[in-house]
Parts: sequence; C-alpha cells; structure tokens
Amino acid sequence: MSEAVTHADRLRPRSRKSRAKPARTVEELRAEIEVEATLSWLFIDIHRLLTKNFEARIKSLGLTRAQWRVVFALKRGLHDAPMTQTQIADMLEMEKAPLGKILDRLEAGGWIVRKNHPTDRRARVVAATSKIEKYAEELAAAAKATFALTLQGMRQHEVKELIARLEGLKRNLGGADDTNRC
Amino acid sequence: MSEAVTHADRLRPRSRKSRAKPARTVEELRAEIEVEATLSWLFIDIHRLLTKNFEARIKSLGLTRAQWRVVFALKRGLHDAPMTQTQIADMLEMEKAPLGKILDRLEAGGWIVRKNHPTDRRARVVAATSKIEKYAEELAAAAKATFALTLQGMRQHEVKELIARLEGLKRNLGGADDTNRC
DNA sequence: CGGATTTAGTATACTGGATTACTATATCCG
DNA sequence: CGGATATAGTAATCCAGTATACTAAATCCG
Repeated sequence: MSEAVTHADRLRPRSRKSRAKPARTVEELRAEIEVEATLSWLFIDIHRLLTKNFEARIKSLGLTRAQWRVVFALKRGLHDAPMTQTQIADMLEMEKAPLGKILDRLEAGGWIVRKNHPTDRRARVVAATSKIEKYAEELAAAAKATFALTLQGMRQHEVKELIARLEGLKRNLGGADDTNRC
Repeated sequence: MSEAVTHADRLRPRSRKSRAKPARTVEELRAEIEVEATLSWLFIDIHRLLTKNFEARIKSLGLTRAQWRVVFALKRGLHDAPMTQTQIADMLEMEKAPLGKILDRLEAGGWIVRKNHPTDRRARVVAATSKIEKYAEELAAAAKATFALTLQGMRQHEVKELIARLEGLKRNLGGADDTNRC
C-alpha cells in the first residue's frame, strides 16, 4: 500500500534533488512530469487514431464516430420510451448544445427523427429511423475491424483488465461509472 | 497463444449462435460489439475529462492542453536547432494546417515566435519565448495534479504497465512509437 | 392563482482536429 | 539551364466539443 499512488504523494521520476534551489530549469520540470506528459499525449493520439481509422471504414455512410455513438445510444433501449435530448446528453455525459448539433446532422442524414414530446412542450423526443437497421451490419463490422487492429496481440483477459483500468481512470476524473456502456 | 486476439479472429462476446439467419437484429449486433463500443466511449470520455481537468487548473494562463503539448514539444530539444513547422507537425503526428492554427494562437499569446528559416525561404522556424520559463512551474504542477487525480490508487508498476499497453495500442493503430515522449 | 425559479432546447463564439486547395519556393532531372 | 515535381506554409471548410446566453415552457411555492 505504501507503493500506491495517492493524490498527495506522487510518483516522481528521475530527477530527485528534492528542494534544490527554488528556480528549477524547464528541463528539470519537464523530466518531473514525464509520466504525465506521456500519458496525456497517448490519450490524445489514440483518440485521434481511433476516430481516423473507424471513419475511414465507414466513410461511404457519411457517419462520424461521435454520430455513431449517439445513434447507438438511441438504440440502446435503456428506456422503453424514446428519449429526450436531455436524457441522451446525460447518458453520454456531454453538453446539450453539441448534442443538439450532432442531432441536427443525424436528422439531415435521415438517421433520426425528432418529434414533440407528448406532454412536455419544451422537450423533443428523438427516435432512430430504420436507416440504422439497414447499415447496422456495416457499422458493427467497422467497429470490430478497428478494434481488432487496435487490440491486436492482446488476450481476452488483458482486454478486460484494460477496460477495467480505463473505467477506473474515468471514475477518478469524475466521469460517471457505467453509463454509456453499450 | 490460442487465446490471443488476432486481427482475423476476434473476441466475440455473449450472443453466439454463429451464423444464424443472415439478417440479425440491431440488438444482436450491438451485443456483439460491446467491447468495441465500450472502449471507444472510454477513450472519448477520458480524453474529454483530461482536457477539462487540466485546463481548469491553468485557465488563468490562457493555455489549452493542445497548446501546452506544442510548447513542451518545442522545449523538448530533440534538435539543437529550432524546428520548422513541418518538423513539429511530424513530431506530434498531426497535420500542418491545424498545427499552424495552434501556432497562431501561441504566437498571439506571446508563447512562441516565428522567424524565417535561414536558408529555406518557404520554411518558418519556431522558437519558444521566455514566457514558458516563467510559467513552467505552474504548468508542471497542473499536469502533476491532473494525473495524480487520474492515477489515484494505482501503483507505480501499474502505471508503467498502462503506459506500455497504451503505447502498444497506438502502435497497432499505426501511430509512431516513441515520438512525442516527453 | 400568480410570480419566481428551474428546465429543454437553441444560438453564438471559441478551440482543436482533418481535409482540400492554393501560393511560393526548392529540388530533381532531362 | 529550365521545366516538372515536390515541399512549406496558409486559407477555407467541415465536424466535435466547451461555455455562455437566451427563449419558451414547466414547476414550485407563497
């Protein structure tokens, strides 16, 4: 347990010299945050590469990765009744404004329809059209192919461990735990 | 090794029934890509939460996470001579156009200066100003705090394993191996 | 009941990305 | 040498995301 990384006491890499002179050089500071920077870049890069790889596979459909996520969330069926935009935004842990823009594009593309809420005249109810059924195979194949490439060489239990680890990081950062599980 | 996930033969979760009828329901397809979707969402969410957390800490500096990455890459000192924009873009594995926009903002903020290349009149040479020295402590502290929170409860060897794992994923996706290491 | 407060959704502005097209310069090679 | 080709950087366009402000409707409560 003494080895554990806590919020207060951190892993500090190479350059020790504790409280040398207060004015450290940029190089010294850089060495101190090696782990942080490396992880930060990795998440930026993997996020970008995943988007690029997946979208290259479904380019012909005109769907983006973010749009695919929304469409799948709609079909998730947590609620029997169609969801309002606020419910979808909560489920995806995103703001209502960008979700609204994504829904605009999905509606323009014929993937969803928005209807008035039966009782709440402020709210709009979102439903997936049959178009998603039509391309579900192709989208699933693209997702599988992207992750087959990404997880190449990993064993199933390692994949599970990775997912558990990432869920832990997300939780530490204040993200909801098991929302948007597919 | 038979348990390993290869590019061809993938982990296929719950719903088996192999080649039932060719027209599967969306629900069946969804169950099949549970792992893929879960991982995809996790990378989207963690990327977003990291950006939000880090930028909240350095809001007063007016630097974003992406800008911080560029500034640190500049100070990285792989090359003794100041780098051109193309060299920086290659190092960060991003396109020249979006990098140019980030450099515009960094230059407007006084973090960098662009000069003409001594011999190639097409190229511009980018150098960090002393402003980065001034705020290096604050930026390093923010990075450390964000990742102290993120990696809360993990042991050092687990952090190393996570980094190695993520580097593997990035490599599988076609990303360069050890570029942009800090 | 009726005003104050909250909530649903949209509009706007900004940053970060990719992509395409373009200009200017460098280099290659016949 | 000089034209063809390649490269450096920018501009413009698009999508995703955050934050803020706003409108309209619902709800709370005195």
